[in-house]
Amino acid sequence: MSVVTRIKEVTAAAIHQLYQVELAPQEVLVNATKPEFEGDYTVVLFAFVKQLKKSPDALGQELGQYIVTTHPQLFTAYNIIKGFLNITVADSYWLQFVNEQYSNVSFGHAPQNGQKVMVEYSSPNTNKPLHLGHLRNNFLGRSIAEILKANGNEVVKTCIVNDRGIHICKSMIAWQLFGNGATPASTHTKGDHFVGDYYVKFNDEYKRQVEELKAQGKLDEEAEKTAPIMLATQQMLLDWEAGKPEVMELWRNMNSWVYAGFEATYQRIGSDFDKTYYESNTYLLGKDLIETGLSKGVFFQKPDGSVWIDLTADGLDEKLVRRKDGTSVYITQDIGLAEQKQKEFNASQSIYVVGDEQNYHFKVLKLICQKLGLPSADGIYHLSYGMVELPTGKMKSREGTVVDADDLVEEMVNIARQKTEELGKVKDFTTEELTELYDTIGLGALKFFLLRVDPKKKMVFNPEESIDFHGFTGPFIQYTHARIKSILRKAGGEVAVQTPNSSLQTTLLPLEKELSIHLETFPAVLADAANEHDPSKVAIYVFNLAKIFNSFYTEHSIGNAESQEKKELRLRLSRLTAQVIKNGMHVLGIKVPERM
RNA sequence: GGUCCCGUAGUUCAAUGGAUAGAAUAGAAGUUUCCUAAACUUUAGAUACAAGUUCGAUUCUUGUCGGGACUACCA
Repeated sequence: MSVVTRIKEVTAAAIHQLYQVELAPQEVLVNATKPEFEGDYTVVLFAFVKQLKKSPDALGQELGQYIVTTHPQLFTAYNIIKGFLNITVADSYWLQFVNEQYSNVSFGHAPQNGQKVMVEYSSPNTNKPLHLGHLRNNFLGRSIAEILKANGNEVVKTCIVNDRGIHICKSMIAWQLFGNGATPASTHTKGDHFVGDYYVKFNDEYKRQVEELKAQGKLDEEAEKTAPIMLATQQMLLDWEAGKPEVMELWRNMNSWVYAGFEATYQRIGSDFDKTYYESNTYLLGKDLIETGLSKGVFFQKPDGSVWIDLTADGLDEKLVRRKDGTSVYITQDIGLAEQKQKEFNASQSIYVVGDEQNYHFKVLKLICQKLGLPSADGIYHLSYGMVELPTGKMKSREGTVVDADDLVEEMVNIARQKTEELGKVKDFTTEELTELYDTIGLGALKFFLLRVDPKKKMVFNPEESIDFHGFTGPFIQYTHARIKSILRKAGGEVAVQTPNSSLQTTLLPLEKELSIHLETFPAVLADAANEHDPSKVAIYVFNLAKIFNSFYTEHSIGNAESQEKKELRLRLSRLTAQVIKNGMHVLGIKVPERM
């Protein structure tokens, strides 16, 4: 149990004992004490002042007295400043903590809790290569899955591939028109880029045809609807739905190219899935639920035959769930897929990592599922993340400002190589080791950059100023890890444990203590990140840890400490710091090198 | 028009209603006979505006200004 939890409990108990007022420990506000004051943790008293009819000072005195006298081994001193009760935690507590955990490789991880959670992320379209926005999605999804695992959940990672529909047919038509039988292999192009290029070709040709028709005197709308290439595409969609063999074959072919391309990218960035769904298999799901909903009175039918749900009582609008021609709309298959996932995996929570432009869609989805009484309904959680924008605004394919995922990864790895070569610290590495190191650093920089920001908020990426390797970055943290590992190697590998753990008794110097305090909060940070679905909490935490360690390292000699006892303490602190950095970075999907 | 989100140092990001709003980077000034200087130390710099609630507001409420998303019988 963390010391913060202890303080909350003891405070609640004290208030109960002293004033006969029941208070949940969670209601006690405990902060880290500001550096300029004496103490380690601070209880904010204002919240209780009114209820207990005491002055903050008097209340603080009585609580402080009670806390210190009832737990003399844990809390050694207190002081009150302006309604804040500052408490000093005994050095022995931190020493014991370090001794207990320094060799625990899974420090921070919670035991299995029996809960199963699904995380759906990535969810690409097969007509476009992945871009910067997809990277944020993939890193977030992957990281949330790892954070949930670390908190004891069983996690099923899923991906839904948008592999059918009019947009796919556009690429197919363009390939028929302009491809001349070309393939990714014949053109030495990565499959997803290859197909994406034909999607672009379609749009160019479509635009050209529309202009041509307009020049012939047709109105805008008519020109857009009657452009031959568009008519051909619509026909192809009908053929696809009818299962016309040559269309299906072309579709399978082009999709297989895209999948090969995606797979290469996923391998590179470390995305993987336990189960992949394809819309070509799921787009008819949910139709039966419309009938169910109608008979339950959840849905209603309009005179033209279309089916709707009235969500005005929930502050939303009426929403169509089935067209008048009897075909389903997008949300119908989402409802059906939610039901199918439930049957297949029976998870208690289902997290959808999807951009915030679909906030409304997921609000509606959850409401409909709830009204239908689907068992999966309450577990639906939309992990909504903001767009990645450029300094000039949104990425626009029309203006060629889309930042391609593959290009960006390569660029980051190249920068990593360049900087590493400049520093010249790893000249004895083999070629394989160097390649691995450049990947580790380049991808580490990129992932950290995208994960260090609160997912809910949109963020800005400036391609001009490439991602930094100094300061609040992945490489800074990786460097700190490598540095610690170097110290530990020089100190003789494993930390000597000649003396029994309990005999490590010394007074902690300020930075030793600060490091210990910070390390001790790691499990709480992981739990918080899971509850909030927010990897940035871990990123910020690990960065601060690395920063504290670097100050500690500069201030104190580790291998040549002033006493054997100090040496052992610092080696253990170092080892635990390296482990926490490694575990923290791991849940962000970032590797840490032994040397760099 | 309606619904929702966002405005914090030059820039990119923090801050469960709590102490003097933290970092990073860019700027200025330093640190390497000694464990990795991708580091460390010092310095300067911000809550869009106006009311309100509160002992206390970046945080909650309202309004103004500015930016964005959604609002398809598209997927």
